[in-house]
Amino acid sequence: MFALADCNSFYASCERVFRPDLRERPVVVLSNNDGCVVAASREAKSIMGRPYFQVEPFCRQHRIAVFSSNYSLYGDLSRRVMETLARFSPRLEVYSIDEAFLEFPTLREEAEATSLGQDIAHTVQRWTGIPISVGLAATKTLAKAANRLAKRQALSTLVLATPAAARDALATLPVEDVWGISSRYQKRLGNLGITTALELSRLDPRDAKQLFGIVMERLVRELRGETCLGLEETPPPRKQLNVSRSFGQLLGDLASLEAAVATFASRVGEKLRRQDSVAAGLYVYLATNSFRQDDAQYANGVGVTLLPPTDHGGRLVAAAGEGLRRIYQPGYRYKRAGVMALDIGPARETLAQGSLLSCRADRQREVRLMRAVDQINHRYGGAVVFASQTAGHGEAWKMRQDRLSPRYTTNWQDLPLVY
DNA sequence: TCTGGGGTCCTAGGACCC
DNA sequence: TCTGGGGTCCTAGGACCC
Repeated sequence: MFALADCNSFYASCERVFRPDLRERPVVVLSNNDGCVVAASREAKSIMGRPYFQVEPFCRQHRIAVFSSNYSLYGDLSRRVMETLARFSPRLEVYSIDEAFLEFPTLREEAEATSLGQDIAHTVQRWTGIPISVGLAATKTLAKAANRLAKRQALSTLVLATPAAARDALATLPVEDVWGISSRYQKRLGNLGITTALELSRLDPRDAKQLFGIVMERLVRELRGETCLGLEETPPPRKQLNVSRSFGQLLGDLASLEAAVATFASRVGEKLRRQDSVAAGLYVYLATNSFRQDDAQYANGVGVTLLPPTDHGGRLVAAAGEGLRRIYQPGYRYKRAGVMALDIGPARETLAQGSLLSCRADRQREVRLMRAVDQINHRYGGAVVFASQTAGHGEAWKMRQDRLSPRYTTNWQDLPLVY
């Protein structure tokens, strides 16, 4: 069997861990820039995805506790949840910040699975303060479905141990709630008269392939209990890395944009180095605010080649700045920019090849420099930055985070006090 | 005034190779 | 009357996930 362990309203639950006074109050968490509602506790689910400024009166009226996104906190609590889950099976796939698959190769019995699921949920709640739901079934797709149904019924655990149990459960699951089915497929399936997960599972896999492609074929087979998707314990290195932000205010001057883009490029470098990769190209882009229909609109992007490929912050910052100056047009008010690393490859091989193009000793110095910078920043929290990150109005681009909670578990100043 | 950010996979078609 | 067969790489677009 596979289990899917999924945290309930994860970000909202994180905000409650050190705030017992919020246990009985609805909680929502906003996206970057305090833009949209991206997480909501059970009672507040109805405003998920809405722009905050539209639902602010509603939040006040219902005494909803509202938070900016606190990724330091969520990342650390996620790590604790995953470490706890890992004690239940060595076969663990961390699928996202708030969910993980576990494999139990010998588990088949319904009763045994149920008590295991309950044990997992109870232990995670007890050790981390985060409530979770566990779905158990023969395939990952069925485990996802079981989890979905557990959440719907406010259960900690739901097991689909037999084909009959799966059949009955899938009959109650709308097809768009199946993992891999979103609105486009929902519509096309609807035209075929398929509206429930059970009906989808009864589609002939060959027809599924013919009509929708191989992904849908696998999905149908998985719903029938045939394992097509295995556990991916060690995620492969990323092929693309992207850092982009909406700004806290509109920016018109090139220098302020340079500060933002330099910061994004530097962050791209950190991500590359963390996975031992180098990039052979960058894509730099920027855009005005498309929601403001009366403003003049402009959006553009440009690729920049990195030769030799690199993970060096300074070279990435310089290349990104070069790209930005190529696409920047004065006279617009910009809302958003980003830097993407492309053509990513392993650093080791590239280092060997690069010796033809650049002096090996230079590369060694670059590596040592960035290692030192990373260590200092890890310990002292962003103490060393590139000078261009402070250009123009420096941090003018920074996002709005008016309702940020303390970084309870990752910052000494924010440690909770117990009386 | 105020509307997020970061990924993956698959397919089809074109260019090119022997 | 009647076109060879088999392959790779790249890109753009479409779909999905959290």
